[in-house]
Amino acid sequence: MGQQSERLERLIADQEGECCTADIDARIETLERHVTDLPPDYARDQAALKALSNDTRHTIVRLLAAAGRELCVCEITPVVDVSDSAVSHALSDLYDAGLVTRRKDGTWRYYEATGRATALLEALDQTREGSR
Amino acid sequence: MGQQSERLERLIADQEGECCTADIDARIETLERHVTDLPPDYARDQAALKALSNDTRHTIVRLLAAAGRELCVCEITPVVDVSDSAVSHALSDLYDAGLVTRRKDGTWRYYEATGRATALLEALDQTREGSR
DNA sequence: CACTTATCTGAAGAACTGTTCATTCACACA
DNA sequence: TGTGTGAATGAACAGTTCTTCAGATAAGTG
Repeated sequence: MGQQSERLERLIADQEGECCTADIDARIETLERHVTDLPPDYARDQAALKALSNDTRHTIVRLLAAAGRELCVCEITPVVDVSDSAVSHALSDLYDAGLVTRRKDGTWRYYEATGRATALLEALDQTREGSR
Repeated sequence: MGQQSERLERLIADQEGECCTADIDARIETLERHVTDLPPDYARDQAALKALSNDTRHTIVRLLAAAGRELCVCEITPVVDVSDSAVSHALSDLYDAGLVTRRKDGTWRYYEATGRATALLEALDQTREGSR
């Protein structure tokens, strides 16, 4: 934490009136604990969110979730308005991010949304303006 | 949908054996409906996800969620390892994305995680590898 | 009103992303 | 084993993003 906390000390003094340094230290410690308690697999969370934040990838995941079953690449390509190659790149990114599963069957490849993907979409759906 | 569907027609013929064009059209129509049924406020969803996919912003939101109360900017700055200015930009982005609320009190500014932010974090927490 | 403090804003440049084109891989089947 | 087809990969470039620096606001204080 270090040097940046001068302002914070002033805030706490401001809020709690004349208070002792013990109070200030306790507040700072609590904040620090929040940070050290951060989830372990942090980078992976962000990768999942980033994957879903792109239009092509987001559309693909929405499509897979709506279908509720695995889809062949050739079922996905026609509905997103980019090249085959871009779809392939997108699916690969989604797979790396843990948002889709992948299965081969001959020359066809099937992809399906994971629980993590549907959980994130549900979180969005349930907190869209007007809901909840 | 258009031209990209030749491959799809081959897939369907492949899966359903000798089948009539009616089957093919029905399958294509179902896929198209999934896309037209996509949520309305789509771009806003993606903005929220993108906002949370950055390390600085993600850490800030985790901190706010862990605190469970509004925090002053000066309580946030010390725990993320970037300049004051970057924190300010980050908070502004999060506000635009609907992930935090904002309140003035004199020269202090307070931010708090919204329901949408905590819902997304929960979705991540509940689907982290090992859970669920 | 001048001065300090907390936060915000805009510009700028390095770093990163997303798409396409060209090529390659993998499988099926004659 | 040669050919055709579905899908993946790599390079490249335009577009976007993230951070910092410098300066601007806005509120509190003397």
